[in-house]
Amino acid sequence: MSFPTYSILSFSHSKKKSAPFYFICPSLSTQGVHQTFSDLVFIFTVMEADWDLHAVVRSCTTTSSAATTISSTTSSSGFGASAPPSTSCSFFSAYNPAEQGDQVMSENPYEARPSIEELQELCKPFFLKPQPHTFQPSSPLSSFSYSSVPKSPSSQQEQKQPPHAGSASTPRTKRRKNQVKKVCEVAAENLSSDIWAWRKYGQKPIKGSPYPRGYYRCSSSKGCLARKQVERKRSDPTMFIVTYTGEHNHPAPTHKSSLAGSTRYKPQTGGDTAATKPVSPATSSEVAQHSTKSECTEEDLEDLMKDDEEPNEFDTTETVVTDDFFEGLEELTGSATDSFTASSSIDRWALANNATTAAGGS
DNA sequence: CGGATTTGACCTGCGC
DNA sequence: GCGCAGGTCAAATCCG
Repeated sequence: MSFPTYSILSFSHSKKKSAPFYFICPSLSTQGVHQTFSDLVFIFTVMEADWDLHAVVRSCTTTSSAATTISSTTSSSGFGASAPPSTSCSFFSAYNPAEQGDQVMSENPYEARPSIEELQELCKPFFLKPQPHTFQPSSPLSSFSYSSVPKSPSSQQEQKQPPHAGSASTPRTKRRKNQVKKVCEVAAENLSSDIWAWRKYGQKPIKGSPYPRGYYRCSSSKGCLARKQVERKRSDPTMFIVTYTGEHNHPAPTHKSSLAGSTRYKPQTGGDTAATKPVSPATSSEVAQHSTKSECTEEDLEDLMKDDEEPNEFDTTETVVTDDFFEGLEELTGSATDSFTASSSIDRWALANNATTAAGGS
């Protein structure tokens, strides 16, 4: 069957075994075949062997039919490697302030699976200003991202030229309230899965959180307004909350050699960070070099994050998946996750304890 | 030596 | 208006 082009509003995935990715897809509500998005559940499973990400789309109500596999490993969607295990992501804007922070969808879709009504409710803000296929082309996670709420003119202005008291040439980003953010929850081992080169420019302790927040800016291009904030999740220190703000004003680096900088590794010292491993791979190239056991290839990473020149649409196939496949999905997902975890050479706790440094990731 | 990180100071948004 | 918290700057430092 022919699957419509759609935009991902949000998805959620628990790090727990047997928890698939769940996506909400607003544009489906207007698609012919799928009159309502509400009867769709997208189950993404990371294929262990090659980090191939297959998106299996099936109907909740007619589980034995209408199944479509979306293979995106090398497709233009760039979606594959960007959704490793233990990742959840949601996108919101100032219209949804309540969604900020740790409230990134459901922690475990199986345990707290939202009802159809809840899903629809979640999508309301996106329907309010429907731009179902408006992606932010240079967003670091634009494979996932959905610019649900276009920045207000004032917001854009703020981003571009907020006069800074001390320096007219170095505008500060203000208007926190109206700033569009993209929040992702990322496992420690996936923090570096970002093709963009980020440079840390600050770190602040956050009230109520034992973990500091790291501030990063894009180092690929001077004047790039893209920002990234990384902080460890309070409820799960092995997870990190990555917040992207601003837009890249340049194409994504296409080769690792073009990635800016060479973030040095900082040996662990003292405290509970007794690990001596390097923990701060700064660029995806370094990730490729050091995460030797990860099956995620560099190309995957690039495909994953690079979407500037490519349409943000899924390459859809018409592969029909059998029910047996679905029955094995959870097991597959779980094993993939386990495999990843077990094979990872990265000490997750060491990473977690170096939250913002490691989290800068790139 | 160039670039990245650290870290204290400064600035500003926002709630009261 | 005030104070707090968050965000950014920039000098110092580190590292390859």
